[in-house]
Amino acid sequence: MMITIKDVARQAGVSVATVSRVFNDINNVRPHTRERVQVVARELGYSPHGAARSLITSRTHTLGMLLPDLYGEFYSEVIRGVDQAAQREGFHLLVSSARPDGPSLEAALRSMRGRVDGLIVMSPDLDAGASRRSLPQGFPVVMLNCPPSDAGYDSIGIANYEGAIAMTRHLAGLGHRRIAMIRGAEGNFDAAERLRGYRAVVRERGLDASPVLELPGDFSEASGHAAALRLLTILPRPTAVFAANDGMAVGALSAFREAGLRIPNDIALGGFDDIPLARYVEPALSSVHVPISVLGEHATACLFARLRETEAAESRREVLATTLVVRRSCGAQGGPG
Amino acid sequence: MMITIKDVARQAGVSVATVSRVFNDINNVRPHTRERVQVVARELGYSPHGAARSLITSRTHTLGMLLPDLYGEFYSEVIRGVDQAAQREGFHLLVSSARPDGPSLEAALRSMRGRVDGLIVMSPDLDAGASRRSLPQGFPVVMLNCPPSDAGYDSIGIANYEGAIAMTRHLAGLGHRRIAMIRGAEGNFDAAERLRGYRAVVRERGLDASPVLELPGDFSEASGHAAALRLLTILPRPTAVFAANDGMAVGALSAFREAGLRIPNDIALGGFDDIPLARYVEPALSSVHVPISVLGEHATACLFARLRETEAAESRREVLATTLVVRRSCGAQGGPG
DNA sequence: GTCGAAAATGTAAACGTTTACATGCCGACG
DNA sequence: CGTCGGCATGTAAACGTTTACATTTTCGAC
Repeated sequence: MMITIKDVARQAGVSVATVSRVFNDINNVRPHTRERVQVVARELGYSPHGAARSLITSRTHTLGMLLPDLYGEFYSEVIRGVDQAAQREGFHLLVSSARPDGPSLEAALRSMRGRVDGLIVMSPDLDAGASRRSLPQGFPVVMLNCPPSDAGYDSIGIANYEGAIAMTRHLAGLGHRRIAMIRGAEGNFDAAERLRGYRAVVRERGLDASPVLELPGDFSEASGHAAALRLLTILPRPTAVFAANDGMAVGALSAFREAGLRIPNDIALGGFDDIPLARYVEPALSSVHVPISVLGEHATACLFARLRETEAAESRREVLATTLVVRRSCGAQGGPG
Repeated sequence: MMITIKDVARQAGVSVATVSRVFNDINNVRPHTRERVQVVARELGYSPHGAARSLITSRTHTLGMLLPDLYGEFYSEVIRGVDQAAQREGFHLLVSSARPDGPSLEAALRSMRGRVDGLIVMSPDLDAGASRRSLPQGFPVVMLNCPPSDAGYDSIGIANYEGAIAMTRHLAGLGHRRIAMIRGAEGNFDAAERLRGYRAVVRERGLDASPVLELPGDFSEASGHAAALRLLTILPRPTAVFAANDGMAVGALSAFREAGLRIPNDIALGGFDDIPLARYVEPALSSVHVPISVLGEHATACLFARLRETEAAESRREVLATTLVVRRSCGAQGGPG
């Protein structure tokens, strides 16, 4: 039922090798022959079988992406960046969202063997052992926003710690002495780093420090909303809040608004990631800008570099700088929100 | 360098067939043997080669997605819906964003042959001929938001026409007699349908009708911004604007704000798609809700249904209903924005 | 017209699986 | 004790390509 190279060869009265040569247009093939093959191929609607091709060449022209989730702007931006870079090299993207709970992750990893030339893994909670066991030795992998403890693989991340420091210092600089933090997901590397940055500034500037000021969250909008409600019961009430990502900041924002608080007058707010949405909420959200799609692009570039290497080199780690973006929600500029 | 089934077989002292049987755990293999194979496989870090496997079985467990773009919330939501449904069946997603300009599209299509079991194509400007020629006869394809003229393939879309009618009628019902429309991309099917709905209501209600009220756009935020500026020069100035998608509506919103206009008091605004962002802009954007991720899920379900069929059935078309979502930007409720 | 090099084309092995079929083994039954 | 059946395992052919190597063709120079 499916047209193969043999059908084309027979119909065109040539050998399969010649057809193959036409399609990979390397080598010498007489214009006359080439044209006849092309005509027949078009007539028959032939296109080469990817799996067969990559079986023999052991190149798939495909990059695998392993994500914990597909929800939210962060991931879609990363994907866009990766795709953009991959496209330039004529590569496809095989996307797999595997919740990081054991078996499904391993399964996803295995099922990608032989389907991709390299892998971009984004699993902040992934422990190194699990992934390394599932992957053939020396398989090109780039870890994205993963704990750097996953040594042996290239990794790329963002300056979480520095970004959190910048935001917290900024809030402190506006006179806030009692700054709450809505934490990211438990066991998440980025979350831990951002918390570390917050704490560093609290110590450095001698701000109010207390476990109750560090509210649990899981990066979801809903958890931001819940944390905000809980935060309002703290006495004395914090005058500023730093949410570990924009999603939670947006959730907190709506909670505060529902509670009748004005932002930034009654309470100042800062987020992290600078997702596109941040510019549009009311008041516009101050955040720590992360070049998300650039992150994806660099990861891809790193992977391609690795692919081109013949022998295993040292593993590399790249950290992308973050920048503080001050908007109205933190009260640094302009009047009432 | 790469561990194959033969290595495992040799090491375990069995034949490749037995190893294969263990991994596909069909058939009978003695527990003792099975265990030995599994131990050896784990030790060696073996995982089956996807390409080889799908070459012989002619099943890839992968769905292809062909998108014109990866930018914006619409596409990422669709992908999420598709992935969710695919995941349930243990399928992967091969994503390819091909600008719909001829060769790259064909190339993307061809390069997916033998890599995917079915295809979800989202290329609103795609003319049927081009795609059909590039695909093997009878290949399972679902067209997503494509012109229904692409007959022969299953297709799924949304009620663009009806949604546009609902929005335009709503604006007219609020007393607006002079409603401008920011059109979607030239040659785009959804754009054409939405325009058709707008025009139908203009005629039906005897509203101001004029070519200058139909401003060009291309679905991008920037084009919405530009259209809004141009719109402000029209005399008499329209009292309401219907943008063919939310992205352009958001662009128009910021243009109006920069021009010092209050929304909805000075000018009412409605969008289309109801992207997540719509709820968060200020004032919140009235829109026509499209169940975007559901669209992706249904497309996937349709594709799976097709995959399970042994013989070619009639092509199906499904149209998802849209619903009007009234928020503050159109001035129907609440006071000044 | 012959020769030889270079160019064009053909032949067949390989890639790593799955699977139909063959084989070997063991116990039960006559 | 021979035979049969069923189960566990092995053998080898296929899947659709690419590519090293062998073979044929072309063509210019003599």
